[in-house]
Amino acid sequence: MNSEALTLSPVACCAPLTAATLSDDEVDATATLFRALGDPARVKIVNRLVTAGEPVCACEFEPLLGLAQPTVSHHLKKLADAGLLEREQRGKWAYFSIRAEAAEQLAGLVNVKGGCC
Amino acid sequence: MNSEALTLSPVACCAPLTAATLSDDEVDATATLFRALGDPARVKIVNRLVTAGEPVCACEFEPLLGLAQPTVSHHLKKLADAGLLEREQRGKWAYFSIRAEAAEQLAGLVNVKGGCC
DNA sequence: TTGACAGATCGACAGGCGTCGATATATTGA
DNA sequence: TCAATATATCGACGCCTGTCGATCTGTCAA
Repeated sequence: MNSEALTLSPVACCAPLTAATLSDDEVDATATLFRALGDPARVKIVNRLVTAGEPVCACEFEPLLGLAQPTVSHHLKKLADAGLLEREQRGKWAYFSIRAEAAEQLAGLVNVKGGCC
Repeated sequence: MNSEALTLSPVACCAPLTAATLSDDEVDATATLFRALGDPARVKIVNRLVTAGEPVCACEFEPLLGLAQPTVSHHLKKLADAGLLEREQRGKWAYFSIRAEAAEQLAGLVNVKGGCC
């Protein structure tokens, strides 16, 4: 089940930091997911997508981040590969949005206290 | 306030991904915090500390992680610098624990849905 | 004071990653 | 079909980081 989940995305198979036992695969997936969010440009992208609440055109991030187009594409791919983003083609434009499932799992991931939900 | 908070720790001044506006300092602090958790060894350390619920001797991580002593020390420092860990000296041993404040802020950080707490 | 041990720091090395210009691919409109 | 535009991919460069052996620092016991 784990090896199969790994072929999907890190966010789909990472386990909460509070888990009694963590397999090596779960540890790696969790670290990969955090690393995907460990860059200022990608934090800005996620923040923009979350506050937008709807798909955002990729062309919007180039001026927002102040980065060249290939770099923006690189960051979007990193987030998409981690399973955090959904890509949607509209004509010649690419629209990105936060995957609902990813947002939920991310919240559960760091719920260290356990007294929340 | 932000510049002052930055001298403390990333976890003390990072803002939720849902924030309407993020300053550059907040973005950097948030990314730094995620990057601190973006390594398998450090995920294991945090998981061990969370499940332990009490300070854990540094000497315990060397066999747990299968890494050399300087490398373990390096990872512990990374987490401590991010404001996630507390260090306590007991004789010649160093004990580490999760900072309670850090655990709370971490949970709020990724609460993308907003319908939880 | 001295020896032993835990842990931090230093220096070096290799690999990963962010960045960009150049180029390739795909879609639209004329 | 062809030109224009949006995005992805490629190749290269420099920096950051994980890793370790060697060494330094601090603490305890004898």
